[in-house]
Amino acid sequence: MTRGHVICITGPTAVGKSEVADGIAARLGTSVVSVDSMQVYRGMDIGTAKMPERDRTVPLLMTDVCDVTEDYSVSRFQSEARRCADSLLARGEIPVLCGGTGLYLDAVIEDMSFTSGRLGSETRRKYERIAETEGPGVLHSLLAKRDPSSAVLIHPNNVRRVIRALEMLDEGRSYSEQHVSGDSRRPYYEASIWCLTMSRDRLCERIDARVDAMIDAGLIDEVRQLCAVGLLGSTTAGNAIGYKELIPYLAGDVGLAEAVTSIKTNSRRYAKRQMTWVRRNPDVKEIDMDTFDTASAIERVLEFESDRVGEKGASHV
RNA sequence: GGCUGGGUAGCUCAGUUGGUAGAGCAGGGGACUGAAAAUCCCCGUGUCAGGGGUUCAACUCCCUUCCCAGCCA
Repeated sequence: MTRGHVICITGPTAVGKSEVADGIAARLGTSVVSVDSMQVYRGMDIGTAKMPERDRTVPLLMTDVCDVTEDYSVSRFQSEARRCADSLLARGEIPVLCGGTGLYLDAVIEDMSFTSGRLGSETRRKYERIAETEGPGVLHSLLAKRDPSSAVLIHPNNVRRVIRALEMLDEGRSYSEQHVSGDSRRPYYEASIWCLTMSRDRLCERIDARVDAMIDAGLIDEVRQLCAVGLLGSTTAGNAIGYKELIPYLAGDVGLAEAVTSIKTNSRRYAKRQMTWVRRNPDVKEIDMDTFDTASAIERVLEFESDRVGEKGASHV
């Protein structure tokens, strides 16, 4: 029993998701829900390739919902994005989810539940200190003692995840119980997942060109302004590609050419990880953007969806 | 033209007294339920610039050709 049908557009950065999603939503008379861990931050526009308002033909939800000084989370995204999707569904519209943050998409469309997070940052800092002073191995063996089945799933060097597993344990949950691999996915919405793909070479060219375009469009100023209102490299927002490289540039620690090069490199690697994430889901339908353009990709999706959704307000629940 | 260094993985470079080579970066693959644009794991054969010589054996020694820096004319 799911709560309705949603269309998802995902794929690596710079493949052209936003235009396709906007086009589909326009034809269906609905809105786009951004599924992006960095577009949620207010003021992070150029660097996150947030579709500018003047280019949108439909509303883009789940952007600008958080300040850069605050740390967002998957769990918060899950509830807020579902609220957006549900209100569209309640109006008889088909939500079009669009974005490249794999975990965020899964959190919305699959039946996942997160712990309360009530412990706060003090517990986390306590574990971080153990890792720093006594080493990652000590922290991992602490987990192994308390929750062996989770410990075997996590590499000792992956401090961040070891800490998370310990936090979950403190809230009475085991990482290993939540850890559902591959095929045992349980849907929350009935989702058609479309992944836009492209040859690696062409994608890299597009990434490079887009980074240059971002710089031309004023990314440096954008970062400077955000720093003025409290953006720090240590925050989640400050770890976004395009920002984490420019913050040290603005501080005078690295040259511009070097910063720009590493934005490109980090973007390429990010694209690679995004593709790895998508590959493990056997339910995704691919659209090869080497052979499809934006318009034909939109048609392809609409054609496929036509038997379950009608265009322009003729949609049913 | 002469002298001195260099030419080794896509890039920057290691390479011990001769036993056919290994690091970083880049790149590739993968994992991943409250930081996910994060975090973590795995993956290194390449005419050792070309040719010749010495040697059982040459990236290593000798000769030679080409190329690149720097210095002197």
